[in-house]
Amino acid sequence: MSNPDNLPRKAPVALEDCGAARALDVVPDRWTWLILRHLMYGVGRFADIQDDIGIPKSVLSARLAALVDQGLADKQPYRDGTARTRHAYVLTRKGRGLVPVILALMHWGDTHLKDGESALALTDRRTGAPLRVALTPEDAALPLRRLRYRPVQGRTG
Amino acid sequence: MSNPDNLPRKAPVALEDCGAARALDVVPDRWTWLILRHLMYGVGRFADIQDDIGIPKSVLSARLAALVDQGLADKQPYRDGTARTRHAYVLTRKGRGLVPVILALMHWGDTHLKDGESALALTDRRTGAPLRVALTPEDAALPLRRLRYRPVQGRTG
DNA sequence: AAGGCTGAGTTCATTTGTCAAACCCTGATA
DNA sequence: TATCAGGGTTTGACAAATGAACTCAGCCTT
Repeated sequence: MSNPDNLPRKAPVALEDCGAARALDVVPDRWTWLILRHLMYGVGRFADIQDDIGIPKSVLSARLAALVDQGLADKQPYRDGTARTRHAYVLTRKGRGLVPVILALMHWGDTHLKDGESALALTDRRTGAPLRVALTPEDAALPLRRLRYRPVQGRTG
Repeated sequence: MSNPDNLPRKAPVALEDCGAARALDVVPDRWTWLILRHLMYGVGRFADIQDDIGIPKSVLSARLAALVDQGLADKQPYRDGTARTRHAYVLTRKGRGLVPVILALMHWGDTHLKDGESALALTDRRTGAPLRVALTPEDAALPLRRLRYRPVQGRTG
């Protein structure tokens, strides 16, 4: 984005004015991102998240509380069959807004840390066309509700 | 992405196969993201980064070494005017690949943590059209070299 | 040649956060 | 009434972050 000579000495946007910098106060660490990834898939039960990502219970508890606190997730009661009432964490609208960030990160990881193939296919729910999160003209941006994802079979690593 | 009943109990993609999860091993924390943000703007000198984001020198040193180690940044010598040879950290291609992630995060922060106005305007270098990082059909995705950014005046918070 | 300045670190003591295991609480069921 | 399981909280050992002090090398001045 710049050659080594004639280097800018400071960022064009100060940290206080930068949405990315502010977002990092809300989602500062690896665990929080991994939790959000699970919530994105609708996996919202405490034990399910804990088992899958291997986070200590105390940390998961703190992170979930922070997410609820900041309005990214809600703690909702639900009933599974005949059992008693349980609770699940569900993304709010604000939390769902981070889905493109996670998908952009996934695309980068698939491209640069794997073989370039994603384990998740993204398509347009309406047209079936393949989708990505990428730089695009504003008027070509699609709303999240158009997104359908499907795991790709047989790809491992 | 799912209603509370009939919850999925696990993510459709295992962590080992997920590009996002792998990416988080490379960029696990707030400091690393803030450093990448500066490198994105071409701010690559140790002291400039340190002063601007308020990171302890020991941590900055370790993070920059990790970024170089993982091939996201290079340490390049350069000369500024009559002074002696210095070094600056510059994103590699792999590192530049994270720019859309940072821009997506910025968009989310601008929308949900500020007043919805960005402090940075993104336009198409060729057509001048406003750009965003968003969900889009694959064939509407633009390469990064089409991106031009310009700080927006007078907006503070 | 001696001394000083500066950018870019390293070292170190202290505080803070993470981890895993053990414990607790609540509501449904036997 | 006792028991059981999910969903936590508490605990104490351990690792990482912090900020101040220190180091080091190269250029600049004298």
